[in-house]
Amino acid sequence: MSARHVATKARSRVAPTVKELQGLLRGAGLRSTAPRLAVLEYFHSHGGTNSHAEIFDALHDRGFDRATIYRILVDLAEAGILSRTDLGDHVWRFELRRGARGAQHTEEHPHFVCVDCGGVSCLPGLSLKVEGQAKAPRSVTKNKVSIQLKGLCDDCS
Amino acid sequence: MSARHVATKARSRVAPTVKELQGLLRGAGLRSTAPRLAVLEYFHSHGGTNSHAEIFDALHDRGFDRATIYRILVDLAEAGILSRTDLGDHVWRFELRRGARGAQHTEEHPHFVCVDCGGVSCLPGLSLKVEGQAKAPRSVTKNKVSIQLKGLCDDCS
DNA sequence: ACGAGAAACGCACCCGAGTTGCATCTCGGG
DNA sequence: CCCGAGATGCAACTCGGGTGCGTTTCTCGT
Ligand SMILES: [Mn+2]
Ligand SMILES: [Mn+2]
Ligand SMILES: [Zn+2]
Ligand SMILES: [Zn+2]
Repeated sequence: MSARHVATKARSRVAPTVKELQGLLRGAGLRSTAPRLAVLEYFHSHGGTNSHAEIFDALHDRGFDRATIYRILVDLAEAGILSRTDLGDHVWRFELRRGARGAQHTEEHPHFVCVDCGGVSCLPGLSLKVEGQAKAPRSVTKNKVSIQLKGLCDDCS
Repeated sequence: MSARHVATKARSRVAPTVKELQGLLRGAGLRSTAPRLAVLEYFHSHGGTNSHAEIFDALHDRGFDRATIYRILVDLAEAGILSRTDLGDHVWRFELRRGARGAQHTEEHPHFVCVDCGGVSCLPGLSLKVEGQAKAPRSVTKNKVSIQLKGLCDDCS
């Protein structure tokens, strides 16, 4: 979108190096460990909005524990590296927040959940304008709320 | 809102009679049973957006089973008597949909969930206007979506 | 009024996601 | 290289949702 296209060294920018990921962790006051690097690596190479179960599945061959992955996701979210949202499907979903390639959208943005297939789509750039009367909580009128939409996706029309 | 104010027999309209509730059930093809009448009675006298746990607690002295209450809520939702929404708090919430006093809002409307205290407020009359570009699912641009907002309520400011 | 049969109930039990306590291990600063 | 804060692994628990099944009960047709 923005025209600023920095011609990087071409290849090394595609995925962050282990060193870079370690720096990301240490910068957040977190130790660099194997499962943490694996989780970060996954988010950077796959991107998107992932649940704890998805991450755990993708990494289960490495032998990491459920609880470990869980705590890592929470820690990374608390450190601001991941966002942690609960769309209406009873599942926490995590997403890369800032920095590093692989983060499709770095800003907060509304999400859309298909009530049929459960698919999640991100709606950056979509803004919703409040029209109704007052009576709503102040945080609503001040646009300090997160927005979730539910309906049928195009496929499940 | 609409000016049409039918002067009813004054007193009998405050809460629906058992006979009326039975009619509501039978009209939906459902048998009239004690737990069902109790659930309906609860919604009509309390109104609002209630979870399965809340209903079960409120009625537990009557000795009804968890599963019974659960299935009743689902059945009433499928019959269109209740709405069943999953706000982002891992809980199904039910609300009177149409008919009968006690139903504060009969239309679909956005809900607001406080991320701190978990309180839910209904935002009838609040409408949100889509501003962003396309790329969103068709159901979004056609306003065929349910909307949920999350943030801090005035109390938890 | 009554009996048959479908519908609903109660109980037991399973599930998945989230969450925690605790013993053991390991990263990394000194 | 050592030590201790911090992280991991394992087990166990909660909570809400959901289901299978035998028993009870409502409703409808006789
Ligand atoms: Mn997103
Ligand atoms: Mn409402
Ligand atoms: Zn879909
Ligand atoms: Zn609150």
